[in-house]
Amino acid sequence: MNRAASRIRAPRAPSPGARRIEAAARRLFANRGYAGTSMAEIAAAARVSKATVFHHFRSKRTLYESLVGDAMAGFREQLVPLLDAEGDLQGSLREFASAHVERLTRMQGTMRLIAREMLSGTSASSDLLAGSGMSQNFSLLVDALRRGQAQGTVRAEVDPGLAVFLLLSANWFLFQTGTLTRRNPDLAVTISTETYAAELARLLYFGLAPTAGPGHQESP
Amino acid sequence: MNRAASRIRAPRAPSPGARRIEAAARRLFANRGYAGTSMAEIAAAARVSKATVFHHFRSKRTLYESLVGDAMAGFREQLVPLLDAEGDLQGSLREFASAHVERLTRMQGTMRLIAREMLSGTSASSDLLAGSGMSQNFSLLVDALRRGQAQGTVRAEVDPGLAVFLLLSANWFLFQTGTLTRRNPDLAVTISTETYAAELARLLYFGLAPTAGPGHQESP
DNA sequence: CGACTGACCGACCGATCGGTCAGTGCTAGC
DNA sequence: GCTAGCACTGACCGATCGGTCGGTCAGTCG
Repeated sequence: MNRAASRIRAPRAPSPGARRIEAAARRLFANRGYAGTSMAEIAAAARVSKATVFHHFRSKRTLYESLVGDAMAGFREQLVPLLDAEGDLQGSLREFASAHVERLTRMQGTMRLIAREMLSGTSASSDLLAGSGMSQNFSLLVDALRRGQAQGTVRAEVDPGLAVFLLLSANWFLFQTGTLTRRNPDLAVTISTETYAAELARLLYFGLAPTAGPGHQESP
Repeated sequence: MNRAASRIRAPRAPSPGARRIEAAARRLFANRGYAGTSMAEIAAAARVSKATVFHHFRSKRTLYESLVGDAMAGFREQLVPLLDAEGDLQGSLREFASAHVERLTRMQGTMRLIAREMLSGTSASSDLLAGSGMSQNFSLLVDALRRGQAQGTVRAEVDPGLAVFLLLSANWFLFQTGTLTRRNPDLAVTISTETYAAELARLLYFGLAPTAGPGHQESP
């Protein structure tokens, strides 16, 4: 039976060399874009001949779309919801932000592919993105906030969708700007992911308004 | 004297046809990227011959870098600070968000060029970006929040840099995701820029926490 | 007028692009 | 030992790429 297990009979065989090609192509496409990457470069990076790449993938477009498809599918993992708005909301926000940024960084190649697809802005890719389970996970996060509202841990006037949007956009922006942000002295908090997550959670939780208790001030 | 004025011997002449080339190139580079745009396409879009493009710009790289340089310079305009944290903070936040999104949309080509540069992530472009006056304008916004803290209109515990970062990232993300975001039923607020700006300002101002005197707030 | 200039163009160049093809070598089943 | 199948390759192809070249033309200045 172990023989049967080792004997791959599925119509789709992963293939050892093909994996190297995919990995190399993902890295190159992510860093230089579709048009900026040649099949010869991919072959060289995967240490095979160019013809071998065409043996495994019918065309450059096919290879690219296969990778983008995988990225879209993996996009769901990017924001697996560990947000629990019923207990300690601020702590949950902090943990989510920290885990999310960590995931974005780990899936860097995949995320860059997605970012590039967003920029090219074809309706096909946004359809794929919309149907890739991202909106489902997004909804799960929104639902968590709604439950928090029902339980009184989240202000009732808050738009839950916008709040999740705000949280995700901050992480995405941090991930995309990378070193640029961390170099700014006004943004020293972003140097460490942990302090960033903690401060972000605090800001989202308490807001900018002063004096949570002692009344509101009058205009001068 | 008008002769002297019209006869300005500046080293840089604007040139009428060259403007068309620049505009066409900016649009194409923004939508398809550097490698995805050919000089022949640019020439056709500008309704000149390919040789004419090379007459005005030494090389494709030169043309592109000229555009990116302009974009970097124009990047400062993108967040000209009309944030006034000393008066009505929530209203100022709303106005800033609204104006910022409007500006991002109007400078779409320029902003997409910048986004592409961020993705390619060369240190040269992030150096340019850092020195393009963006950090100065960013600092102006941060200073506004600091003054707000001094005057008591902004909570003292808030990290002003992070708050500005959060505001900008939300707008940038909205701008970049575009239709994708507005299609999500959980994000109906983002359909109209005005409601988006208002809700964003409210969320940033009051935060998610339930206790901050929820009774005295009414929607417009 | 002639000398000169800058905007503009058609034709062309070598290099590189995505893609094809006729094989080579290795392994597994007979 | 034979052969079918598969991963893999070098050599090659037409198309397109960025870039060059020689030259036309309208306008300007002395």
